[in-house]
Amino acid sequence: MAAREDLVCDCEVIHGDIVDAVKTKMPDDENIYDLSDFFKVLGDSTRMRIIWALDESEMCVCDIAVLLNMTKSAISHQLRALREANLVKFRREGKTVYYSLKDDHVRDIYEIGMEHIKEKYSK
Amino acid sequence: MAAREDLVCDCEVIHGDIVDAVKTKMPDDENIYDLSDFFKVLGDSTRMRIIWALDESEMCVCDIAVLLNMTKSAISHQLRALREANLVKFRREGKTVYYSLKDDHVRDIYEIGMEHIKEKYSK
DNA sequence: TTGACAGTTGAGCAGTTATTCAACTATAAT
DNA sequence: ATTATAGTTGAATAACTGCTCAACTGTCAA
Repeated sequence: MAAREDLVCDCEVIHGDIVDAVKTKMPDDENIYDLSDFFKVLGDSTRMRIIWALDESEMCVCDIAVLLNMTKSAISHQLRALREANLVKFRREGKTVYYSLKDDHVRDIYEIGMEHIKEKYSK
Repeated sequence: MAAREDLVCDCEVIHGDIVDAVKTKMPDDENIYDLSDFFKVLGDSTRMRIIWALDESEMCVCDIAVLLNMTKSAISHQLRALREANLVKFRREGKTVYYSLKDDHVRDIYEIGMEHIKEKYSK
């Protein structure tokens, strides 16, 4: 529990009952961090383009680099982020490494995202 | 069409047929940017905590500041981002401004996000 | 073994972003 | 009018992040 002096907040609570009620229902910080980290991975246009590409077809690093006109290194760095977020899987075949989407969650999520964006414009 | 010299990519295409096929199906850059910008808004733990809070109850800026132990200013800045992304709405009542979630897309999205994260840990 | 190519990695740089700070507006009460 | 409180805003700073560059690993072929 934070002591009065540790408080950063620069104002008094207005609706104490609501704040208390919400406080008991808030998820752990760890869950919040994990969730926002997950969305952070989707919040970059390069990674989003890679995801769209892999949704169409399994591809190797060079092919993705050519498709997006970027260096292998840049793509590899972003694929690493996607790997660590559990969004893509890969298999090696000789010198070539093929990447593909891990599951359908991504598809589901960007479909909802698209819906949201379209609605935004229609208003 | 980019001239050969403008190419940034540092490698030769390996599977030309796949690259060509995927290229025709890729969405416009604008769509990609909008979508990744949308997820970028969710990709911050402070904004995510605000969203969780507002999912429980409509709240004013001061209450959110107290709940998260942050300044009104910091909260207000983040609420602006959420407003611009069309994720929250607000109403004024005297001196107080009450914020709430705009629609169910957010709820849907973080439910899928949560599902993804849980699955990640169970493996 | 040597060379070539696919891919990865770490350090560094440049651009971005979250928070702070101070000044501001808006509404209400005295 | 004056004062107080809720909230907003812009500039500045500190931390973060995406790309580049150069060096590296892994696999294959001669």
